[in-house]
Amino acid sequence: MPKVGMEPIRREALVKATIAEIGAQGSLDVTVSQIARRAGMSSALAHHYFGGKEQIFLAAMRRILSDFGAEARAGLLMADSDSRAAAIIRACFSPTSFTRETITAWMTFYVLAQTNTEALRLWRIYQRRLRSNLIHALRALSRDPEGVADTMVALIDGLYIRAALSDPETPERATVHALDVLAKLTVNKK
Amino acid sequence: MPKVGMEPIRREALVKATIAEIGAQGSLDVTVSQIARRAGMSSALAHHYFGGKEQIFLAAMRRILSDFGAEARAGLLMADSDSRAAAIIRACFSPTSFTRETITAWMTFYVLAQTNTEALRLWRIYQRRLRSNLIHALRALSRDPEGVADTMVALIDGLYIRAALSDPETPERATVHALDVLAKLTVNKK
DNA sequence: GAGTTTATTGACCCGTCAATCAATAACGGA
DNA sequence: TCCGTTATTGATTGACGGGTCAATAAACTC
Repeated sequence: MPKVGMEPIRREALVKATIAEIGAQGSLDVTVSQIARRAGMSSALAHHYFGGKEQIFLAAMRRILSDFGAEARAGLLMADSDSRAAAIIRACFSPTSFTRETITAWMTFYVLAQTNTEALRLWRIYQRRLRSNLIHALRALSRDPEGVADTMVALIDGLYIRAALSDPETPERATVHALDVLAKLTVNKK
Repeated sequence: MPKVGMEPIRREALVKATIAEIGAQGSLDVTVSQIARRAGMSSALAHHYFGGKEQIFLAAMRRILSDFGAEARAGLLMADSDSRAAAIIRACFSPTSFTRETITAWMTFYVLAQTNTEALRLWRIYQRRLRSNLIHALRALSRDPEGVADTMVALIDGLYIRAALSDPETPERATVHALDVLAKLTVNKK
């Protein structure tokens, strides 16, 4: 079996399996064995390529963050200067970023970031970038871009939590409305 | 040593110790032994009174929720009809509810609620009550009380997360500003 | 004071899981 | 074809933590 050049394939499979398993199980109590099994390999191999459980998690987190970054950049490309903020927000709730799996993974990462300094670092970088992008996009629209941006990022986090815990039947109402508010926030203060 | 009537004292001590330990350690990876040690007893005794780890957690969660409920009710007592919404929000961020420990505990409970149905039930009850209180308080102030209330509860959750993860040096700015926004949301639509 | 109930603990069992290791097997070059 | 590298796993280890239990002792009852 052993073909050469497996490393990137295995790493990719493990990262995907991690996110999927977290989503399927709904907690960060996923074992390396579960992840490895879902990725079609033994747990020993997972350790071989990543070194340890935390590093598998961090790789998955980086993946989620970079996926989101790509999504946001793509959205910004086709947005005129007045709709840049809306484009960023739309990226946060796009079908690719706003998945059950991704949301659950975010939750676990919030928790991980409370103890793991590397996870915390990543989260802060992401937050800073999101914030500064929003501020930039809001300069022309708002008198207080910083303040509005701060509120927006907080509201986005809150909507993610709601999505994770509200039952799937009625997830839309609050989110949709809040997005409405977000949109109005961009113009609100002229 | 064994005096009679220890049960309520022990339970109380364990609930307090649970919240404190979660706060101190910053995750839900607290062992029953740690909690028990902090509460000044053996882990066997903790099991004796609560039956299991999850039930200790749930008891702590109920405590946090009921403390908040008391705080909110107290605030509502001395509020005229126009400041009821503001009073509720103030309760969410009052020094007694908005503690490092409490915030961390909230985070762990969010996660617990993804797997434990009882925890989820409690969270939903709390959310429903908070929401309906806000709607009631907003009827006179807003044209769309439901929508505004939904946004508020989401924003509150988001601010809790930020507080848990932002470094303690600069926690205020975003929170303070968002509270400002919350206040304005109450009047915004007249 | 005998017997029951409550309080309390140290020691122990058992399951789980991250991490390691030795062993096997294919591939690539020399 | 031999050797080093890469791939891969089953078995094992070692730690940890939840939960149980038997044993001790004080307090309460009659």
